[in-house]
This record gives sequence, structure tokens and C-alpha cells, in this order.
Amino acid sequence: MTQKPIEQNFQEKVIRLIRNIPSGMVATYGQIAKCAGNPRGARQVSYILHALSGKEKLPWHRVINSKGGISLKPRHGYELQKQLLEDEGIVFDDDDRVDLKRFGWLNQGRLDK
DNA sequence: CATATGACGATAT
DNA sequence: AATATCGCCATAT
Repeated sequence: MTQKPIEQNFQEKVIRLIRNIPSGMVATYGQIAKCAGNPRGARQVSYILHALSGKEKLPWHRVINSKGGISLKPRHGYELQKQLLEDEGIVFDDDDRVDLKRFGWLNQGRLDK
């Protein structure tokens, strides 16, 4: 079967996954998209978030890009997201980046220094 | 139906 | 390492 597993529930899955992100953790768009069945659907995740973040009451602030940084533009949520993450215990380095090795969801690379 | 866009990602330079 | 460009795919117009 060459049928591609069209996941019409992609959006629903994404929402569910985001809701499953534990507090104090962050997930990347690509990670969520992959778990939802579309390894290349990172952009769609962002679109879904933008569309339903307020309606579905999703912890959108726990979703960041693969660099561990916030993709939002300043004065447009960037500061808000950063603040929310810091409020949950997430730490940003001097590059405004989160250590995915420690806070990355499903990627808890325990450094245990 | 065609074109444009986007809270991304990977690769090339 | 930082910037530029292309690719992906759903939604909007």
C-alpha cells in the first residue's frame, strides 16, 4: 500500500500533544509535528498554535523552535513567552536559548553535572 | 483553482 | 558561527 497515512487528525493530535507537555518542559515544533505524524509539518504546528492557542487554551509558550529559542517577534509575544517559561523554571542562556538537553520534552538528556 | 504566507527545519555558503 | 535559500504543508484570500 502506497497510501500515505493521511492524518486528518493532525491538528487534533498536535493539540493533544501540546496539552501533554509537562510544566517546566519545552517541545520543538518539529518534535510535535513528528509525533503527530508529519515529520515535516513543523510549520503547520506553528500555524495551528497561532490559530487555536487562545481557543483551546494550549500551553503554547512551551513550544519553541529547534534552536531552543523563541521564534516570535519582539512586542508580539516573544517577551511574554520567555517570561512564562522562566516562570515555570526554564532558564535562558545569554543567547536567549533554552537548553533542550535539560528542558526538551522527550529529550531529557540528563547531564547531571 | 492559483497564489501567498507562516510562532519551522535542514542544508549550503 | 551567522546568514541565505530552499523545501514542506496546511490555511487564507
